[in-house]
Amino acid sequence: MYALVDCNSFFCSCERVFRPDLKNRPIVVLSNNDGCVVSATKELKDLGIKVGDPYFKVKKICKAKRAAIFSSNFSIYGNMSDRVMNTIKEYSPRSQVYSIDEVFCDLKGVRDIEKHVRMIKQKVLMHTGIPVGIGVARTKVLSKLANHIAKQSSKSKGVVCLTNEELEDIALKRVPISKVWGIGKRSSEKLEIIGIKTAYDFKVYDNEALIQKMLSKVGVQIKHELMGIECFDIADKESAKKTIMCSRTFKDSIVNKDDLKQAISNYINYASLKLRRQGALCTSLSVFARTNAHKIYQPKYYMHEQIKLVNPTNDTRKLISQGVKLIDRGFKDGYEYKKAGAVLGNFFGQSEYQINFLEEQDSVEDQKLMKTVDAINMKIGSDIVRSASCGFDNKVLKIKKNLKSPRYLTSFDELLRFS
DNA sequence: TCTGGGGTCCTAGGACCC
DNA sequence: TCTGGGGTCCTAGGACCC
Repeated sequence: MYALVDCNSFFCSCERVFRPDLKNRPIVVLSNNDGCVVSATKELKDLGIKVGDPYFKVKKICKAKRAAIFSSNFSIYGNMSDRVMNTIKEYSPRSQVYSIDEVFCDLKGVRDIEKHVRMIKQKVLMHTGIPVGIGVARTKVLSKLANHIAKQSSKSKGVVCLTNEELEDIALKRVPISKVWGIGKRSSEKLEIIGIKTAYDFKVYDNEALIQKMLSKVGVQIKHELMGIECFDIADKESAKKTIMCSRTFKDSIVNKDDLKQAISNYINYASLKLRRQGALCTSLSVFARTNAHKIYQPKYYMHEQIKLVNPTNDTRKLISQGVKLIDRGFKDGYEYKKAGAVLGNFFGQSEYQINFLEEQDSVEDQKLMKTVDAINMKIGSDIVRSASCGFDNKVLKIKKNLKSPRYLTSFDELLRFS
């Protein structure tokens, strides 16, 4: 049996911990530049507010309900998340942190499961002030589904345990196919065409070959999990990130090249820092920048450059098999950074662009990590971070001309002339 | 007027090799 | 000039997640 423990409106709950006076007030937390809703309390969700909604569209409802509005503060949420996860790990050693506010627990050996998970819920609330919901079932997909029901049903008091197949089927019939973990918009549209409307319909559908064709291997695995056949195990070691990205949308459009350069340099620094913290190497680095994708009738610009730093799968696998120890020279002496500079040079139309890597702003610990990079053997396969991306999203430039149809620009300079 | 910032995995198709 | 069959690796793009 697995439990999925999930924090209720996590970011909002965190804000509430520090502002007990907001106990009975609705809360929304907004994304960078206060653009989108990233967390909302239940009473607001019940009024139709969804995570991801642009704030300007839901502002009226929020005001009408006297909601408290917060800009997001991810360092606080990260901290609170650690505290929640540590509390849970005390009572459930084999667990997998799935996201900032969710964790799967293996309940093998637990006798009275419902009592045990209610105790966990209680302890987390006591130690951290964060309310959680818990779903229990035979597989991870089923426990997600149980958790989904726990959120909706007030009768459950935050805990739903599907301890036998009869209970499972009752639950599966209540849940629309689009709410099943791993079945998104596209897949549920396809499944509805062949008559699958609920999770139960999917479970008992007998043409697996068709599912494989429509949704690939993953679709079949999800179906099996609904049938109670385990396909997704708990990976209890916390695996290294395979991609690392730092991207931002600017509050005001950037029209100055130097500002853009400065921003890129900062993002590369931040992404590099995350890479070193995890003690990993990367095989490629990419940079992208684009105009506001929401303005469909204005000229568009999208630039993307990528460089490869090393090719572990080709070159090094052979050498490793011969017992050679490899060190990523590029990462050590900054050589690859120069190559990254050349990429940016292409973007800016210069022969070379020097990136200033502000190593001194890193902590002593980070600097040490940098140095021990020599000691890190080249790893292969999933232990390698495939890319560190540093990028921007929308609103890179302000474009004043109104065009009737989109026009694609080919260079940054051309775009500047437009603005 | 105003629309986030991260991640994972799978597949098809092309390039290349013998 | 004509032509097969097997394989690997890489990339782009799609779909999904929180």
